[in-house]
Amino acid sequence: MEYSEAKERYIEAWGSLGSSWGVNRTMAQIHALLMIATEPLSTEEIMEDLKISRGNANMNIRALLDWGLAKKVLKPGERKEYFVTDKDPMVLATQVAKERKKRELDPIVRLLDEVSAVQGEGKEVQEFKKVTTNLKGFAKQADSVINTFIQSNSNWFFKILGKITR
Amino acid sequence: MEYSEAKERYIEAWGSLGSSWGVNRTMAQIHALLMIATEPLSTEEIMEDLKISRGNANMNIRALLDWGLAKKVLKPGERKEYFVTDKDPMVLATQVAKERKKRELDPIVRLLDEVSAVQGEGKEVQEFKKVTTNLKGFAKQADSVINTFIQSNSNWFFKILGKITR
DNA sequence: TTTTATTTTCAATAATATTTGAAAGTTATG
DNA sequence: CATAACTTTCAAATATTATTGAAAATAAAA
Repeated sequence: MEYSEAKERYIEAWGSLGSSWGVNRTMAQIHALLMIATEPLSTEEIMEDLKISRGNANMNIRALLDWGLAKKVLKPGERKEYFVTDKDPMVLATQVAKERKKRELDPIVRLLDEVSAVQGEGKEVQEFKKVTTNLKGFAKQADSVINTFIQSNSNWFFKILGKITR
Repeated sequence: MEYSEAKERYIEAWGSLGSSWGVNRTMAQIHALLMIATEPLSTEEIMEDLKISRGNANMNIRALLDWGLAKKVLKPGERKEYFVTDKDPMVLATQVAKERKKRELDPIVRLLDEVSAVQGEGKEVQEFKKVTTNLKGFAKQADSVINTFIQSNSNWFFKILGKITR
C-alpha cells in the first residue's frame, strides 16, 4: 500500500473510532495526524492536511489540549504555536480513561447515590432501589479499577493480565 | 426524593450516558426502563412511558435485541410481545464489551494490520509504521483483556482487583 | 378466506451537532 | 503607538442523526 493511501485510511478510521468514544470526529483526526507527525504541527499545517477551516481546527485543537491529549510547543524565535501528542498508546489510554471518568462515571455515581435514596414502599420503589443500588456498587468498583489504572504509571495491568490470559 | 422524580432523573441520565457509549439515547432509555421494571414490558407500555412514537420504540427495541441487551418474552395466551433485560450490571457490562469489541476493536485491528504494512523508506513512512505497529500491539493486548473478561462468567476480574487496589 | 391485532418499514420532518469564514481580539515587534 | 502576525469567537450554513406517523406487511383468530 502507498503511504498516502495508508495515511488517509488511518486518519479516516481514527476519526470514526473517536466518534464512538465520546471524542468528535475532527478532534480524533487531528490527534491521528499528530500521532504520525515527525515534528510539531501548526494550526495551518493541520488545516491544510485535513482540509478544514481555521475555526474548526482551532476549536478542536483547544479540545485536545483540554482533554490532555495534545500540548503546545513553541519553536524558538517563532510566534506561531505548534502542537504535539504523546505517542505512547498507554499514555493515550490513561488520559482518555481519566477524562471519561471525570465526565461520565463521576456524575452517574453521584446521580445513583441520590436516586437510590428514594422514599416509598411499593413494589416498584423497592425494585428501583435494588437496581440503582446494584448499579452504584458496580460503578464504584469500576471507578476504583480506573483509578488504579490511572495512578499506575507503569504496566502492572498488562503484566498481571499476561499471567492470567495465557 | 419522590419515586417519579427519581425515575425520571435516572432514565434521563442513563440516556445521556448511553449516547457517550455508542448506544443511542432512546435505546439507552428503553434499557433503563427495562432495568427497573417489575415485569416484562410491551412496546405500548414503553411508548407511553417514554412518550415516543411506535416506530421509534420498535426500532430501538430491535437494536437492544441485536446488542443482546434485551430479550423477548411471550405471555401465555397473549399475542403481544413483551421485553425484559438482565438486571445484573456485570452481565450488562459483558454484553456491551462484547458488542463494542466486535463493532470497533476488531475493525481497527484489521485496519492497523493493513496500513502498518505500508511500503516506503522516508522518515514519514518509518514513523507511520512505528506508530501504527505500536497501536496494533496495544489494540491486541486490549483485545485479549476483553476476551478474558467476556469468557469468564464469574467475577475473577473484580476478585483480582480487590487484592490489587486495597 | 376475511378480519383483526400486532409489528415493521420508510419517506418526510425535526432535532442536534459540526463546520465555515469573516470579524473581533490579542500580543509581539518595528 | 501602529502595524503585522497570529488566535479566538460565533452567527449562519451544512451535515448528520433521530423521530414521527401513516401505510404496508405479517400472522393469529374468526
